[in-house]
Amino acid sequence: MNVQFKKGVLTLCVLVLTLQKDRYGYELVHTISEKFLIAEGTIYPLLRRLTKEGYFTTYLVESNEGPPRKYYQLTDIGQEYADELIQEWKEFSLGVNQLIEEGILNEQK
Amino acid sequence: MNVQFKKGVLTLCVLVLTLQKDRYGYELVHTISEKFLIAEGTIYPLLRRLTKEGYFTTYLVESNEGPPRKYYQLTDIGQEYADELIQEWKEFSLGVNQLIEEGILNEQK
DNA sequence: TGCACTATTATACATTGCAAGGTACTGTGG
DNA sequence: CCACAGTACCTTGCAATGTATAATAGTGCA
Repeated sequence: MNVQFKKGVLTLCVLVLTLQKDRYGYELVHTISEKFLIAEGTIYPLLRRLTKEGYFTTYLVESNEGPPRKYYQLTDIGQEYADELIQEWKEFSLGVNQLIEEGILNEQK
Repeated sequence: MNVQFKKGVLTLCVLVLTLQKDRYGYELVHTISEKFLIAEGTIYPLLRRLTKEGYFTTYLVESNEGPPRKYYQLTDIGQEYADELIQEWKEFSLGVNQLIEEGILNEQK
């Protein structure tokens, strides 16, 4: 999958998934990778950045399947940011789809 | 509009628009900007890169509204690349939209 | 003990959109 | 005649972010 498509959209995906419930990094990697492949080296720096910017708080929970999991919980401004990104994504993807439809419909043979 | 969303998608947009007919840079900037704002400093280097990679051939046409226009015409491999990117975009945006729908539907209040 | 799986962290790199700056042509109004 | 707006192109350096790669470490099983 085109690497560049993912730029910026990953932030959206992470925020959207944490709307449902608190998540830990490894879980996010695998859930998102069901839709399109992402690397661990992508998620962890992103989570740290979003936490630093105040969109997440974190807490550790012991796991019996490995080292303790760091859970990420959305803050209020994290929720606002999620809503904002969702709205922007919808407008953006609509615009792109319109261009594609117009492009294909009027395509010269 | 979120800058990061555009990464890679601009290439798609430029290719899609040239499926219809040959275009020149200034025209592409304004046509795409109807959907979401882009800068001239983005388009010209992009066109140059795509041309260098063999997706476009170019020719100049005199204009009575200013300097000559450099038109970009898709090559065969340019068309193939366009089809490929369109397909990838569709799968990608579908995946993102599914995550968003699931995220919002199951959102905790 | 060794291995597979889970889980986190850090560093260096490549790609690409943008701001800011520049050149140059045409037509219009003062 | 000259200033200006609009058209049209180009270049440079910067910022953002996904990735590869690697290191670290806990658990449970053969």
